[in-house]
Amino acid sequence: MTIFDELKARGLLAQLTDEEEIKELINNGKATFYIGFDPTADSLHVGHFMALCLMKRLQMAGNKPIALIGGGTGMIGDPSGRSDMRTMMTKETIAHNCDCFKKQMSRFIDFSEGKALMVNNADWLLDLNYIEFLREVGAHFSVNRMLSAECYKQRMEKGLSFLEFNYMIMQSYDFLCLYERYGCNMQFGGDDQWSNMLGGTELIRRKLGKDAYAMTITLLLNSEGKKMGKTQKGAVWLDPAKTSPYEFYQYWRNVSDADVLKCLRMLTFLPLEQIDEMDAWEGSQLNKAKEILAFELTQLVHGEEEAAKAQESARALFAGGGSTADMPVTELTEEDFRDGTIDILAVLVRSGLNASRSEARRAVEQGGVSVNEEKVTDIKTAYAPEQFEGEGLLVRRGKKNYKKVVMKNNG
RNA sequence: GGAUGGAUUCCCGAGUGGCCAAAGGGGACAGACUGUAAAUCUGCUGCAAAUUGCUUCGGUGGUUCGAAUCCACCUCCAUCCA
Repeated sequence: MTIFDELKARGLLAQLTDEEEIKELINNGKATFYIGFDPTADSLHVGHFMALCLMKRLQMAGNKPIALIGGGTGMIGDPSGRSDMRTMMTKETIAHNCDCFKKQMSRFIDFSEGKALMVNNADWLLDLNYIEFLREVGAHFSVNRMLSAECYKQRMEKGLSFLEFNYMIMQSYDFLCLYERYGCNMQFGGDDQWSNMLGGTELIRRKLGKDAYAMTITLLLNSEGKKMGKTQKGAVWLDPAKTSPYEFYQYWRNVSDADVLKCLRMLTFLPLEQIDEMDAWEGSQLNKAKEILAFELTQLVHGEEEAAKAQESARALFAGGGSTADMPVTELTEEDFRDGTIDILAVLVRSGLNASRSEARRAVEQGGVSVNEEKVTDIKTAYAPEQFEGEGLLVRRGKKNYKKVVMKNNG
């Protein structure tokens, strides 16, 4: 099976400028392609993960990836798919975020011996001369055309600043620069980037008379049509300090039935035949598939050891048995014990299971809290320091939120 | 620059002097049912030393016994005119 066919079978491909050409290029390892990443946070998240996987797949097929960090475009902000203007970031923040991205990407992509590149578009965007740029690049863009792009249409209703309007031009210019500097002949991106990417291929054709190609990846949506990788608390991050391996594992463990197979196909590196077998699974058997999905992804992002730990903890909590050794832990100190004890509400807040005492109170009153699998019914329940010694107490809020609470070891 | 309309809790959106911590919906959270899924039903949704107190309706000041609500100024957004 060729790489192109595999990508297609996994449902990763959305739109392509020229299917035959692209097929030819990537199947024969002749593509030098780039994917852009906007440094809007100090960690990559699940939304970027698919792009990283794609880079990896294509790299394994002999193509050369370029990871483009949007240090320059990040100062503008992509208006695509956004209903409001993004808050502007300082240069320092952007630089910091770029650094963090680099570190995380190195885990997935092999940057050794020039097998892949990482560049920052700040290198060529920041020193641009306005007039010169307008003459060289601006002249090739038609405002009428740009406005007809879907992403701008929506923003015409809500208002669109000139700054953001320029994003497409910047991104197109990126492509041009990469083409000239590194022979980059292809751009990949999320499906929401389509119009921006077309801008680039067109600019290259007009400026250089050369062909370049663009291809978008299907956006990973859940069965309700929302982007995956978002929780109420925000994105699911790849940085273990922001989203622990356990939480990461749980996120995938909890996807709905309708989405499991799609996620397995699009995100994991499991052979398609194996996934097709799972397709026949039904009912509670799908739970197995979810476990596989969660394990595979956690392994990819955090390594095998962390994945095993997360799985072990999850099994211990939900299926009984197993070890609780690697569960998320909160350590208490003596200061937490006013009057020599700590009440259940304080424990809940301290462990981060509830945001406030009011919230904790509600949880207890509604019968949603248990300690060591025994339901707590009285909000005045209090605990002495000794009870947290050794293994500590297993505190649970709701069905899926667990924290082990122990005494901090002095010395 | 001018005219008009607007800003309410996580989101949408009612409220136009006390009965307002603020209707209704969505979301989130908890309970029941389950398979750590979905659907459904119920509860709940500012904070706290909790039958009470405190802070909140874009910002700052003012009127009033009392302001989300009235007045002044300011900020931001939308639409129309230049």
